[in-house]
Amino acid sequence: MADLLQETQNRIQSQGGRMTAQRRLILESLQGMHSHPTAEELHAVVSAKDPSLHLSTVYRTLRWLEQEELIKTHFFGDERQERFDPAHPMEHYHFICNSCKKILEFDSLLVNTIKAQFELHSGAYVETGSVVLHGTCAKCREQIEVFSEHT
Amino acid sequence: MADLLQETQNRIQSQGGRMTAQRRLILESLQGMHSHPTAEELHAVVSAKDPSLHLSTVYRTLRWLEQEELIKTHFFGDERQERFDPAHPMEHYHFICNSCKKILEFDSLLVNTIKAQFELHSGAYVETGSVVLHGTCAKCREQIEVFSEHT
DNA sequence: ATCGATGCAAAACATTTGCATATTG
DNA sequence: CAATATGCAAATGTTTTGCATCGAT
Repeated sequence: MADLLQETQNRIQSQGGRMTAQRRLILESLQGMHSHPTAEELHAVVSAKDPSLHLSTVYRTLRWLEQEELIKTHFFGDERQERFDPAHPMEHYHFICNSCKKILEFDSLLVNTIKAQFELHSGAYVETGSVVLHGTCAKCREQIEVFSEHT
Repeated sequence: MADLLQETQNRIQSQGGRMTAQRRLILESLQGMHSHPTAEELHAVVSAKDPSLHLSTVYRTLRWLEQEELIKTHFFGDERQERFDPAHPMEHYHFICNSCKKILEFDSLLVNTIKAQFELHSGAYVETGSVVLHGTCAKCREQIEVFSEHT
């Protein structure tokens, strides 16, 4: 998505909706975060600029975006909070650091092979695939190393 | 797991716990389902045999099994209910039919390659990986075909 | 002025927990 | 009998919804 705000403008207009200050703020914040926030995390950010903006408005806006396929939602690992992912045009996959909880995105052509192989031996048709890796990110590995050296 | 019930017996004994009728029923049912039930689905099954067995007991038993690593839990797709998976010794992956909601398990050596590639270019250490494919299973594809022929 | 969006409070839903009671070893 | 597990009800945490009001077009 080149510009989530612009694209949203268009869609809202084309279906007789309204661009409000709240929606604008939510969209700008979401785009500015470059991450996969929960509704509450996003709400915390917008609250800083507009303390009266209600959590339920954040949810309603996110659900609208989801249904427009402008964002995607995930449950990662065993977290029970939904995370919202500004939808890139391409399918992509995720790595989550068990230590700092950071979420990294990556791509892999091999997932297509996995899909094809599964289709072949099961007779199913595969539309989408998600891959979530868990482990320790490079930064956290360093810190753990440094920590071990000093003990 | 050769026999979940047997293994559970052993662990309970070794830590001074008690094998109750409720636990036995929950374990037998879980094993008999060959699927990935939610707590409520499992409760519905055990309720048929013991209507007084409470949902909270099902949860408590499942959590205990999880913490003993005898089962695994997942959130699949955008479902907000946790699903419980009698843990096979090996990591394995899932396909979910969008039409009939059936969950199929599969394995793929390629996931190891994906892990290795990600480790290489990110510097992270990858412990576990999950893959969830979504699409239409063979049976549902047939039915859709038949349906189209007749219209 | 109209009708869609918001804030708020309440409902809904999944899961957990405190506690008195029942059951196991 | 002692300690653990259970049933129940109440609490918790997340997301949704009804409704009166506000605000964009």
